Amino acid sequence: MVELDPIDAAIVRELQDDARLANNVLAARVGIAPSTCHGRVRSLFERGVIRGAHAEVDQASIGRPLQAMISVRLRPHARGELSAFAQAMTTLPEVLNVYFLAGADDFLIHVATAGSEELREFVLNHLSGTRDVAMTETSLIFEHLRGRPAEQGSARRAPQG
Amino acid sequence: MVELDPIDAAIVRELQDDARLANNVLAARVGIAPSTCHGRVRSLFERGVIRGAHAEVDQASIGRPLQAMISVRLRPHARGELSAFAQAMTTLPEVLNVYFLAGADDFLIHVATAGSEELREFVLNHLSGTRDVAMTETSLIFEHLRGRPAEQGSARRAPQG
DNA sequence: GATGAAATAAATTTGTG
DNA sequence: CACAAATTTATTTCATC
Repeated sequence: MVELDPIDAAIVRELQDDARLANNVLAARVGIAPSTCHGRVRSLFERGVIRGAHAEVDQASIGRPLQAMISVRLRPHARGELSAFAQAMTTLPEVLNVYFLAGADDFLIHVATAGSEELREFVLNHLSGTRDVAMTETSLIFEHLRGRPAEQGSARRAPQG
Repeated sequence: MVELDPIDAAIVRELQDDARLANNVLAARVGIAPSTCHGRVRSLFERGVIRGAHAEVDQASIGRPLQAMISVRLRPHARGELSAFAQAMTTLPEVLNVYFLAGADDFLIHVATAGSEELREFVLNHLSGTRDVAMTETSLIFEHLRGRPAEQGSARRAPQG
């Protein structure tokens, strides 16, 4: 755990919103010099506060309009390989997120597929049809909203060039 | 839906992995000139294929080590406001993701909190304790893995400066 | 569309308070 | 730590293929 001063917090918030924000614009927005800002951003990455930056892709526009959340429970014998199983899941192109759970189900798999047939095949080929999986439950996702980083009173948006 | 040629697909894949990749490095990685690459990236944003870029923040390091997934079902009278309800959720600082579901539950809320007491308070104050919510079910998250964009045979990594 | 070269702009390093 | 100035590097435009 790291102590973040208000400026670091503001930087994190801005980069959560737009990871491609130019350093000089970011600096102006949080009220420090570009060189100072650059050092702080680097430090945030080095300290592991910011783990990476990822483009948010519209899945429908790349041919995967159907999203689903699949609850998975493994058979008792496979519990030891739970981590390896989930890791393998992340390499499948349909998989967007894997959440390891405490509780009745072992994990949730968030997927995007081309259609219902492809979803069915995904579940069958990688989950319910395999010997490690005891049970699955699939829920279609209508919409996915990101939590927006909390607005703080001070910082104000600059118009985009 | 948009047709992506293999180069666009490679660009999307690279930016999904690292949205802050410099344009000249990205260009080299996908095998085209920087000026061409720049135009393609802009086009991907303009066509809505890439919706944005977001820093991935280590929640534990900013004081929220406990993550949970909360299933929520609204009371029948509140179903009409489902969208507004979920939208309001996204503005709470604990909320990372909201998934609208088809099925028994109305949505899943992915949250990060400072501890179990704060999680309990979140559920009570914003969900189970409000008149719109019929039922909640909270599962702790042990770990969250991102799906990695599929490796394609062709493109090869350049070493980082 | 894709490109290389030129012009512009930004990132990054360095030295100083 | 923060900064401004200097340097290196990248972005962006544009004429050409």
